[in-house]
Amino acid sequence: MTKLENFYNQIKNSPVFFGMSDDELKGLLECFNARIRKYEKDEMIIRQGDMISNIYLILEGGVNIEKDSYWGRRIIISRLGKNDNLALSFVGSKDVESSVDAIAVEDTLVLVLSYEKCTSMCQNACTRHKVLINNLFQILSKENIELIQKIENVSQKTIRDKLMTYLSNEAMKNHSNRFEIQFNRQDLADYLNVDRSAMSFELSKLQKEGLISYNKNRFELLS
Amino acid sequence: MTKLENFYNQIKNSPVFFGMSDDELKGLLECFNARIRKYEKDEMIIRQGDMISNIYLILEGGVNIEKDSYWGRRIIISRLGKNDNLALSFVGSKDVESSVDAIAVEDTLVLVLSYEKCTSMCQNACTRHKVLINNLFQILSKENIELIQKIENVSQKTIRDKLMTYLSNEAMKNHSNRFEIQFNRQDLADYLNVDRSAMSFELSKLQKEGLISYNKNRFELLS
DNA sequence: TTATTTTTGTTGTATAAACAACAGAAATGT
DNA sequence: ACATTTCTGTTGTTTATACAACAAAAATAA
Repeated sequence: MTKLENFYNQIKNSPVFFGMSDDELKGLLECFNARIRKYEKDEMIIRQGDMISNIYLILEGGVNIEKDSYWGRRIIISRLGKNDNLALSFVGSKDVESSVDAIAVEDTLVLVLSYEKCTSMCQNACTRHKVLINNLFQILSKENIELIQKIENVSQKTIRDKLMTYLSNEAMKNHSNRFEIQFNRQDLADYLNVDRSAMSFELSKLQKEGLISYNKNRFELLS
Repeated sequence: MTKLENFYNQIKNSPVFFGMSDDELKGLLECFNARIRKYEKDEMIIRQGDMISNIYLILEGGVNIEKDSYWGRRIIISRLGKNDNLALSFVGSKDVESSVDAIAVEDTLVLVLSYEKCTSMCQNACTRHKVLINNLFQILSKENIELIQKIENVSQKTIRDKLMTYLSNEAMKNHSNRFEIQFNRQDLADYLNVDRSAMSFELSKLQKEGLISYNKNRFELLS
């Protein structure tokens, strides 16, 4: 069931609505005309050029943020999952259209809020809006830091260095040397901005040299 | 003179304080313990690992946001100038230390505000704080979008494509095919993540082929 | 189960970029 | 004005990666 009520607890505990009372949250969901949308695998949620006036919160599933480069090269900016927001920066920047695509990589449920509608109505006056904007500020901060980390990943010189930087960062995020990655090989290559086959080869080499071990999407860093 | 009063108009019109009344701004500057700091060329304003509890606003000069990669490679994340903010995302993310350096590339004046001090005092209650956080949200949005653009720049396959993508984006920002870039050649190479000499060679080639023309830091895109 | 499609790994070859070393130009200091 | 330092452009060589083509494995469908 994709009813709002079924996800109420998850929504209440998501970063966007963190710190709100039940009353505030309920009022806000109503005021923002909250509804749940379902996207199938490979469906486009946002496309390059769209004007974004909604806040999107992923309730279930996974989403790739991608960009098609001038000559058809696919760049994966990031992979988002449960409790992440989509395209928040394009909500914050008035009159800027999305420069990226958001694509469901599996069946995905998204909570959609009409941000503009509400803010124009309440003129930023209500207390719940104050809490919300505070949360949005913090969420964007985190996104920012993760984009910087992505830049670090892809800015390494060799495929080997990109892989090791990426895997180290993932290990850090998971507080463990054993972790699962979300990307398949092609997506990881598009994220690290390298050729898939060359990357596969380098992964094997790293394993043979005893630096890492992996099986499918489970990786382990061996110091 | 580096007195606050001398920069009052510039501060008032900066994105951070946009939309505030004189009274609000004056109160806020006091409450946030605003002061101006001067940094010499090549001086570090922020270093990797610092905890950031201040809002920094560049009044004059230029700043590189950099990161030293694992084996001493320099990565330039972005170049900031007048009216830009430093390290805002690390203010928004509690308990996260800076993952980047901020380095003055020329003599630079920075307005410094003790963000934490004030927010803990006023408990987000004052109206000026509400306006501020709204502005910060928008500023971070823009930063986010620019980071995505940087990712696009460095994610091109060849040096030539990186250069053309970068130059096109600069032309777009300047609303003109003739524009000046802020980077010198070494900095541009570190920004695009390529070897300087190879990049210089490619620039010459582009000029010989009639795609661009340049003289020092002035570029022109010839369609 | 078997057949089909998708994903992942392997290899050889062509190509682009890093690197090193240097020369000339421009900027800076004295 | 001169000396010195910094910046930019040029070239040859080495090295890493993209690309293509294919094989093996895994996942999915029939």
